[in-house]
Amino acid sequence: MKFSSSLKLNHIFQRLYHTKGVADGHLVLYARKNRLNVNRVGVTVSKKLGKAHIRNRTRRRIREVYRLNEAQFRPGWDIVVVARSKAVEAPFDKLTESYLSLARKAGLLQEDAR
RNA sequence: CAACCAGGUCGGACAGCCGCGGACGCAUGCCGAAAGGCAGCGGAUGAGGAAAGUCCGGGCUCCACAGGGCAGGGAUAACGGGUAACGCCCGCCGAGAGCAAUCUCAGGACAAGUGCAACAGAGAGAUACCGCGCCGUUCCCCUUAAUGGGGAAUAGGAGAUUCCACAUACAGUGUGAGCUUUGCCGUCAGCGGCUAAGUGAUCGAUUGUAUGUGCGAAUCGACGACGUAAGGGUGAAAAGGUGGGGUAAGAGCCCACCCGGCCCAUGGUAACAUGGGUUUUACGCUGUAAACUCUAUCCCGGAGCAACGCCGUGGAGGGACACAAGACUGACCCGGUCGUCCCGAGGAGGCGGCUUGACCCCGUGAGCAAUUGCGGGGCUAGAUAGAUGGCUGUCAAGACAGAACCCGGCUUACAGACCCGGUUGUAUC
RNA sequence: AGAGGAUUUGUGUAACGGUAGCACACCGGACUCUGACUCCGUUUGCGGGGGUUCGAAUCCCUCAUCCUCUG
Repeated sequence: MKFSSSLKLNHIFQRLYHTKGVADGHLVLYARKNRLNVNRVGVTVSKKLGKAHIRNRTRRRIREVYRLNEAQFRPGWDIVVVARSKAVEAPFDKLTESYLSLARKAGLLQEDAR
C-alpha cells in the first residue's frame, strides 16, 4: 500500500470514538484529519460478533476492501471502521459498496475534492 | 457381504492474478568517522487436533522467607508399574453391561462415633399391632328400669354353643288310686265281685322340649400376664437362604448344604484366586461417607510474560554553575518567569524475554503395555490493534474452529476420508 | 491473564435429599351500564448432559450462558 498504514495506538482509537461517525447496516466509520501525509486505518470487531476465527475473517475482509480501493481515498486521515453483525455474513461486494458509500459520506474520496 | 468393537493417520486439493508477517541475504539508495540506522530488492518459511475451555500437573521469572514439629486447609482413594510431576497413562484384580469383540466404574472404612431413611407398613435399625402357644378370669360394698361407681387380691372383666348332673314345668310311654260305661254273677233295683273299654289324681322311672343352677367338662370368643419372632405382602430396603429335626408355640435352638465374615495353607510383588477350618458361654453385622467423620498418601508463602530486565523525547523533582546582559508581565518601581550542565526514579512508547524443547522422525535393545536405554538424522510460527485474505476456474460440497511465555495431561466441539486388527451373523469354496 | 458469583412460571424471588411455594402479571369467572379497584379460580417452572442415592431443584462432575472485580 502506497500511503497507508495500520492504526495501532489505543488513545487515537479513543479519540476517534468521540467524533461523529457515519453508519449503515454493515459498518460504522469514524474519520479525523491527521497532520501526516498518510492514512492510518484501524478495524474494530467486537467480541459479541462471534468467536475468534469469525472475528479474524471479518477483519481481514474489511482490510481487503480498503486495500483494493486505496487509490480512491485522499491521504491524511485517521480512519476507524467498526463491524456490525451483518458484516459477518455479508458477501464481499456488498461490503465494498457499504464501505465506499460511507467513505463518500465522510468526504474521504478523491472525487469529492473536485 | 452386513452389523458392531478397538487403535492409528489425515482433516479440502490443484492452477492463475492481487496481497500479509517474516529468519536471512544484497556488489542498491540516503544519513553517519565508524558501529549502525532508515528505505528498497530478493526471500527459506508461516496456525490446530483440538490452537478452545482454563480443570489438574510442572518449567521459567520476580517478591517474601532461620530450622523442625503439631494444629489447620486442600486434593486423591482396590493393587502394581510408568513419568519431571499429576487428579494423567498402562497393566492387572473385583463389580456391572453385552451372544461376543469389547466397554463402564470417585472402586478405602458405616465390625470407632454421630446423623438421615419421606409415604406406605405392626415394625426402618429397632419394635411387639395382629397372630401362635401356655396359664388365669375370684371376692366385697353402694346404686339402677337397663346400668353405673368404689375397694381388695399385682392387673383385668367374665360371652356363645354343645355335653353332663340337678331342679322345675309341659308332653309321650309305663304304673295306676278313683270315676264312667259295657258284659257276667249274686236277686229286679240299690249294693258288691269279676272282666273289658274309656277317663285319670298320684308316683317314681324314662324320653323329648323349655327354663334355671353348677369351685362341672369340651369347643369357640373376649380380656389379662408370660413366651415367641415362623407367618402378616407394606416398602428401595424387613434381622443370611433352602430343607429337616425340635418345641406348648417357635426361633441358627440344633443338623446338612450354600452365601458372607474371620483364621490357616498354596499360587501371585500385590489387590486377589483356589482349597481347608470356623472348637469354647462367644461370627451372621440394613443402606447411605458425591452426610459429618475416620484412615492412608501427597501437597500447602504470594504473584503471574500486562511476570521480569533494559532504553526512555517531553514534563515534574533534586544538585551544581552563572547570577551579567537581555526578553516577557507591568504606565513605572518592587516582584515574578525564561538559561547551561549533571543525577536517579519513572508514565506514554520501544527493545529484550521469544522459542533447541522433559522436542520430532527413523532404526534397534528392554518391557504384555504405558514408557525407556542406545545410535543416526532434523529444526518445524514467533506476531504485538496481533500475520493465512480476496477474486476466478475444475473436483468436492465438507465440519469444529485461529497461536500470544513454554511443555505434559484432562474435558468439550467436530463433516468426512484412509489404514491396520478383532467379534458376531450370513453366503460360497 | 487471574479471581468471584449467578441461572427456579412472562417478571422478581423462596426452599432441610421426600407434594416445588409466594407476590405481581396473563387468562377465566364474580362485581359494574362499561372500565379501574376488589374477590375467587386455572395455566405456565428447577439452564443442558451424566453420575451418587430407594429417591436430586438440592450432593458430585462436565458443558453452556450471563454478571462483577483486579491488572
